[in-house]
Amino acid sequence: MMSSVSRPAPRQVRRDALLNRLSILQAAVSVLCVDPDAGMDAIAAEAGLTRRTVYGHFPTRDHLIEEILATGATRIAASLLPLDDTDPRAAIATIGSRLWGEVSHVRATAVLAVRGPYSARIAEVLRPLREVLERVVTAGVASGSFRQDVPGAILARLIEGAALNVLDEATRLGLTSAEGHRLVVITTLSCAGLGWEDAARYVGTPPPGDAASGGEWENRA
Amino acid sequence: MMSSVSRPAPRQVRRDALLNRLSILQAAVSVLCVDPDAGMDAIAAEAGLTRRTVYGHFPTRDHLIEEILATGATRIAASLLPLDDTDPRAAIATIGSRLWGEVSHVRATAVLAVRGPYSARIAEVLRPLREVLERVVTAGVASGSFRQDVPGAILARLIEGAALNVLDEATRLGLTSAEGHRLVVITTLSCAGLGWEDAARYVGTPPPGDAASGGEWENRA
DNA sequence: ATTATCTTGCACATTGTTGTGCAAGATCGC
DNA sequence: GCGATCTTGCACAACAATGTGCAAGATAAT
Repeated sequence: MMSSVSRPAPRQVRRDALLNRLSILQAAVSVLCVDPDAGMDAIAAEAGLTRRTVYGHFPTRDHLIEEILATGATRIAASLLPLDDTDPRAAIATIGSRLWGEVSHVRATAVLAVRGPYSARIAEVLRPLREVLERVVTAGVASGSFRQDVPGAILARLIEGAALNVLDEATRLGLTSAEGHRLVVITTLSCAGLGWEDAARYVGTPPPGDAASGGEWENRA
Repeated sequence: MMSSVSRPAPRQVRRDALLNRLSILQAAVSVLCVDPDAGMDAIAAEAGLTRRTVYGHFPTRDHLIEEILATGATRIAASLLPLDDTDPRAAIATIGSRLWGEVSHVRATAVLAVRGPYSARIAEVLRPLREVLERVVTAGVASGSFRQDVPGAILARLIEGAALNVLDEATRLGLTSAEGHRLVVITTLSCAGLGWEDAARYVGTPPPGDAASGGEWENRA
């Protein structure tokens, strides 16, 4: 048939619409991180829009979440995957360090991971990452760098949990980039079995963009 | 007035009713640990009863959860509170060890703690515990036993998270008592900054009742 | 300026869950 | 066995959240 009636005037997508779409995604992330069961009302409000408008951009709540998950997993994977794992200890430090650069995405993905149907989906997408981690950790156990009292597979899960744990605490306290960076590296390596002073040696220079102040912990508690 | 009409025959509570009440609580724990949003349907089914019957024992879903929380917090507190904290390292080991003895209650409480309105309630009940932990950890930091790169208050939270993390993983894998015992002690102490070999020295004899086999990890993955 | 696109507000159907009322039946205590 | 207590099944109201339809208004593109 070819309905080639010469398209009247396809006209571009409006700029504010695209911007609102991003607002919604961003709002959804920050809201769902706090309460994974938050309704479309809350998300729309956070985005400064109407519930009806949100449904104009995403046909379903699940579609919205699916998109968050997809971009989150993509960014995390893209951030971690080129991994040079000569020294398992350095590798874990690198992973922790890079993870800290994606805190918001990591946290969103992690929080959603607890909920029912999403956990399976997330596990599926993040499996390659977990395999890399498990390989690195197992190598570390084999080479005697890490603790010997637990199989690599289990230790990998514990390290993963420790990292998420730190990320959670770090954002809760609003740590600076340098603080969070150091905390996640030392804690994951400690969990891997290193003494904290050994672990501290693997804290490289934190990524640029955040010139942390002098006193680190003085301003809190 | 004294309506002393000589109570006709108050007759005791029926035994099966009391038993069903316990069934419901137990079922609620195991169901809510998996899905904190599980409905009364699921709980009743797990208990082998009807939804209507559950409402005969608990006027409200929140009342049911409140009772789980209360007994959970009570048991945890009763298990941990008499704490002899001469050596912070030994104290953490003791806490981890005792915690492992209350896994099911700890996990139930922890999982519920993530959800909205309950988190505040739980934090309130468990605050004395957290204060003890924070005191012990701060002492450990001050005495140089623990890592020096983080204030005691934050380290306490990290250790708490590590413990819950291990408990989670341990029950997920169905570890034996001896395995879980050792795992939680070494992991928490590692998180506190000890090297794993130092931490392993604080694994006392596991509590009686479980004669673990010879090979510990061979039967899994 | 004109037009297509986007937003908004409201009304509405749908669904799932909570909690209640009541009558019939099962079960336990005595 | 008798009687009180407990359970069950069903029906029903209340409520909250999801998703849709439509018309009027705002806004960006050309």
